[in-house]
Amino acid sequence: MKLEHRVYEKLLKVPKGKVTTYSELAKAVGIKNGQRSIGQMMKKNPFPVIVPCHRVILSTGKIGGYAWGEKVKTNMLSKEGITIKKGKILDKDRIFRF
DNA sequence: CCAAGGGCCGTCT
DNA sequence: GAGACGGCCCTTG
Repeated sequence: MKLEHRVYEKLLKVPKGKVTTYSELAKAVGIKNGQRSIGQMMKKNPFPVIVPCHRVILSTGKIGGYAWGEKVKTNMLSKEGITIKKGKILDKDRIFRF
């Protein structure tokens, strides 16, 4: 319970127009290889609206999955100024680090 | 308490 | 650059 809340908080600190990776997020909350856990939390997250889950991408630069559909995620991101091509983000500098 | 899943990652062919 | 494996951590049933 604590962890997941921590994750959401971190996520909320990600500014619009930027994204973060599951790995970085995991590290930020203290778990080194808990990327999968993050995904699981996001999917089951109780606050899908107030939490910008769509700003989380794979460390490889791919968009990754999304509970409501990956296209929706992609759409939102591009709307926030992120350039996406073939399901991948082009500017990795847009990745926000804690 | 045990078992299984998941929006993943790094490494090797 | 693309596909295949194995592994790690949390949450939920």
